[in-house]
Amino acid sequence: MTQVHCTRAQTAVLQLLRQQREPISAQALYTLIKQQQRIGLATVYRALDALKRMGRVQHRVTLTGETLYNAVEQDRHYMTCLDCGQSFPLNTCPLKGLASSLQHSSSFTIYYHTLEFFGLCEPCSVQGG
Amino acid sequence: MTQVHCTRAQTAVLQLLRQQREPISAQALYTLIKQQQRIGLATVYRALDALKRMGRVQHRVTLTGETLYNAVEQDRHYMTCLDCGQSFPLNTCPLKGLASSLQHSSSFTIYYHTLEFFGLCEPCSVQGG
DNA sequence: CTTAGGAATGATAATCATTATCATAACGGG
DNA sequence: CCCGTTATGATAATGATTATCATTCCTAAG
Repeated sequence: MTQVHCTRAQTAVLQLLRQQREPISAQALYTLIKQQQRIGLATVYRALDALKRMGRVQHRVTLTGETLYNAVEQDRHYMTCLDCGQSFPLNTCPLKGLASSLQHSSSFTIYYHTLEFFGLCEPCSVQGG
Repeated sequence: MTQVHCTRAQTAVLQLLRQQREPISAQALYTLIKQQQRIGLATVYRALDALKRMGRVQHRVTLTGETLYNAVEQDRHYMTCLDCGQSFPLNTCPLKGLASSLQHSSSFTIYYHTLEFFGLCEPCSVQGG
């Protein structure tokens, strides 16, 4: 039940994720991996889910409802405009350091977190969103 | 185009959201409102989207893919177990105060944010997730 | 080396929350 | 009161994700 080693699919997924500069969707990942090896879309989803549970991959859901994944090493967060839908990356995580103190205050083991700001980007704000 | 006053549906949605202690899904909201007035599911979604764009309502997406909404007055955040899927509310927002400083450092107008920690709750952690 | 049991995989059908569509109803100004 | 616009309800369509199931791959025992 509990998995010790990564499966072939998980290895491929994790390796590709680490090469990405930005979070990527399961479908896009599927397209990329297919260029290298035979793989099914369901397997990509399964691998992502497993890696997520291991704490190696983190996820966030966009306004359009697709889930994006990235390796935990790249802890990325965004500001997303509710009008145009664009996401702008933060250059640093405002929670740096805070998560560890939270860790101590509860029995919960934290693997990763998602943080996203929503509002209006300047152009949309000017137009009058 | 830009909306000044709330529509009937938006008013009903916002009022009900303010009565909830926890974030609620669009469908559940729909069920609640239907008890009071004739309304369509699509209208609920439209109202939620509009309120979100106005910064009056905030949202988060659960692990199962449904979107939960709450009034911005109740700024709620959670720790979610990747194994059993349960969410545990934080009693305070670790970002309190930080968001405003971020506000100043960019031209982005922040309405709200989502913050969620993922990992393992104690029971799942013990079993060996 | 061969084989049996369990896990992983691929293809595809099914699910389900959300959106798009479209005809109708409500609204606001002239 | 009438016209153009916006909101609404009902329902069909969409699309990402999940379930299903037969097959393939591994691993470890014999």
